[in-house]
Amino acid sequence: MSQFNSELRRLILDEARHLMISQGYHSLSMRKIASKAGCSATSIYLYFSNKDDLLHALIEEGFEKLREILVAVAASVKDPLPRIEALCREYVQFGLQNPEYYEVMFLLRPEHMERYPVEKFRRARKNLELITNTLNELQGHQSGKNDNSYVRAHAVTASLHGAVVLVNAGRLDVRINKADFVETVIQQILSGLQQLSIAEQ
Amino acid sequence: MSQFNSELRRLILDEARHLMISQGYHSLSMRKIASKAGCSATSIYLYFSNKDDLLHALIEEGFEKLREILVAVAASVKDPLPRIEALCREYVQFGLQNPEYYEVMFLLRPEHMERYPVEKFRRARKNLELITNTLNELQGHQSGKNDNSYVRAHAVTASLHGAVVLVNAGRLDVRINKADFVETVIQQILSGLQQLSIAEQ
DNA sequence: TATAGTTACTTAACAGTGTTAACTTTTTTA
DNA sequence: TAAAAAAGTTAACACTGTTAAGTAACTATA
Repeated sequence: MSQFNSELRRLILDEARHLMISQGYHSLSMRKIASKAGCSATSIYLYFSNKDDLLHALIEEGFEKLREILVAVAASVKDPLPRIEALCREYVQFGLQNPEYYEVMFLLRPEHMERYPVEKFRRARKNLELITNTLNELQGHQSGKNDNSYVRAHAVTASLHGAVVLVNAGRLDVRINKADFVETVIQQILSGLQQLSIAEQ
Repeated sequence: MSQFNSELRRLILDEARHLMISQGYHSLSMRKIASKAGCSATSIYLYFSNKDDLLHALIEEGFEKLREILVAVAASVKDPLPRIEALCREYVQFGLQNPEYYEVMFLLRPEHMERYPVEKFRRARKNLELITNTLNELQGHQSGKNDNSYVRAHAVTASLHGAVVLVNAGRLDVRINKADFVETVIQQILSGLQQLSIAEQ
């Protein structure tokens, strides 16, 4: 295989991202990417072992992008509950503003994931830590019982994820305002957490 | 086109469902279905205008199946809050026990949906009414403000949907017990709603 | 009963997909 | 300058959804 850092490799990745964003993940093909990048379809295989490998590179990009946003927000809000609220809002916003990125990042099924090294998932998981840490702050970080804050963080992101997916898939009733819907989901999450933090005190 | 009720049509649908459940939606092809049904691939086009049309038939089946379950549960639990809890639990259970069905029902993207008549979506939406009605009971069904119970019902299903999707896509951290996770999501939803019902009284 | 017409179904083909093997061109090294 | 390595190509395979054209079988009419 060619050297990892190559001009063509970068070009292929750029064109793949561009095509994915503009035309959608489903109409992304090796030959289209190659055509845009000005090389033959098989040349892509010099830099990516297969199509999934190329997609995984885009997935990592997406998680990196999301992480940058969330880290910045987490740093800018001090109090735990408003911080969670801000994190939720930014998460959903990212999902709605980057639907194609989001789809590749989260909707890819296990059959596409088999060749995806488990180690790479860690980066994806790191985003959750921001929420987990804030949840720990919220419930007074008594060690020992903190295990379930990780589960709860997953539950929070699951709700956010569901909201993003339903809206992006166009499955939300047309009569419902998207912003209202997102707001309701976030408030529902927050009121659940608030009750938790009260109970813990 | 052939008459709507045909033996072969039913056979095609049966084999398509069986293949989808056993092999997964992604490896579902017209030729495979035809082979199982004992006809040529093009014969399918005598009964379904295209692959999407065939999938939509399965989608409707799925929503019918889910609806039957939810209606039965809604009828068996009287008090509104426990009823919502039961509905949530059954919804998630359906999603986890029928992952392939669930994927076809909810994860199909708009490009596959363009040819899907809007009228058919009503059946899908009817499932929400069960939750909407219970939410109205919960907040004392004063008319006028009831509009947002529909949005809230959507928010509830969004959370449930997110939980199902994350688990089915294998994106849940392996260290997290699936049952614990589902329980946490449901409790989070319920505590949010409970606070609501208290505030309304 | 023979013929025409309709219905049900098939084969061949098109344009597209991811991917591999074999071949050629370009670049680097000795 | 010749040999070795790297980079990129073309041709092909097996698959995909879908269409057009052709065939077989059943049905109704003369």
